Amino acid sequence: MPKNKELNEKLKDERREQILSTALMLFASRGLAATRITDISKAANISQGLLYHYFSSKEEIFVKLMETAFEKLNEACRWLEAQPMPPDEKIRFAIYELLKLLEENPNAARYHLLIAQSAASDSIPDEAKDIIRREYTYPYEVIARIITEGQEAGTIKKHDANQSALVFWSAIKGLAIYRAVHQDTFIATNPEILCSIFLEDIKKDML
Amino acid sequence: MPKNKELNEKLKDERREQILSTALMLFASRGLAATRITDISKAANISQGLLYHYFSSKEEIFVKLMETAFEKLNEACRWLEAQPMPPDEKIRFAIYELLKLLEENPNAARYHLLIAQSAASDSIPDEAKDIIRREYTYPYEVIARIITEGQEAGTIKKHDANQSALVFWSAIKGLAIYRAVHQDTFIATNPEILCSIFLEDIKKDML
DNA sequence: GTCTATATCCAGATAGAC
DNA sequence: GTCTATCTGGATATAGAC
Repeated sequence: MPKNKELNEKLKDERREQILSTALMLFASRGLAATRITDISKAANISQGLLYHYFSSKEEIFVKLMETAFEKLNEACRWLEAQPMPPDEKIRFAIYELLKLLEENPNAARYHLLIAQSAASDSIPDEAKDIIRREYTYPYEVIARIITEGQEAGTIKKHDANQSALVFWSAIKGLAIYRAVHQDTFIATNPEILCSIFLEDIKKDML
Repeated sequence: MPKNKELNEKLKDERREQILSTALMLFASRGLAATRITDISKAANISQGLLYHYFSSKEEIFVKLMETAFEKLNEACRWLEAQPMPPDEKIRFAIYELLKLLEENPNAARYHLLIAQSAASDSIPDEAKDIIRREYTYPYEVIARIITEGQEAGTIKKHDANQSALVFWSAIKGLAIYRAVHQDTFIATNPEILCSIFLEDIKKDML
């Protein structure tokens, strides 16, 4: 019966998602190498053997998570760039949304941490390295382009656009890491602090 | 002969330093768990067995490096706070010096990366966790104090001081990580981009 | 002090029963 | 699909020769 098969497929997908989410938490807090396959299976309440019915190795889980991390991030960047907003509003909007996401969604911070860890690490699967090579620079490029536009319009401060984009993502990633680490004692950050790096302050009293 | 003994001690110390520096490079690029003891001994051109004459475990090496990382960072913060400068100059000075250090000294970036990795990781030795608990917040406190002083003097922007300190170190750490990862293609960052987060721009034309 | 060889342990992955 | 038991490999740490 195809009905039953479909249901089974869906259950399998759900189980996969559950494993992935568990693994994300563990990879973010311990790293790939220090996370044992038994840690994942225990945290997901399944036996070690069963895990291999869903994924063929620890590395496969890791690579899948990396793919998802970049899909989400780069899709958001693509979306941002396509919005019909003036460039300075795009920057402000991006900062507000990114900070809100970090505060509200622990997994979002974990994805950033995963990317940061992996980008900094030689000891990840080759496939993950390829993904980083392909996908890593896109967010930097998008922000640099928006900044350049804004500079032409006179609404964004005239620092070098590539350097500004680097500072943009360094600050966001730095905050994401802080947030992932200090889940409990995390202080929400006023987005305007970050905005003031990039935006000309037309209204001084907004601060 | 005490002369010979002294010389031997010095040679031993040098060898220890060499091992530590090698391990720092490897830990920064692969993480603690993924760095094998043989990787360290190979990179330091000694046998695996010999390494155990200098350190009793991989963890001991790691903890020693963590201690050094915080000693350097916190000593610099203590020094900065004690300088007879107005607070806004302290912030500008700190940003210039930190960025210069990151550009010129790969090990400095690696120490930051080590701290960031470790703070984010559950899978480090308990002793290292203790060090982090004791030492981690000090740099944030110093910067927050300086910012508060500057706000009273009217030379530093009036965002929440703790949040500003968090952004300060997030940006620095984010850049340090980027620098440690992209040794080759690293773009030097104009310190004024970061200064503009904190300092009231009295002279608009300085930018 | 330095090396090579070895003991021990533990994690990843597989096999086979239910 | 799910579990338990087992195989295998590799990494840490030690022992012992030089």
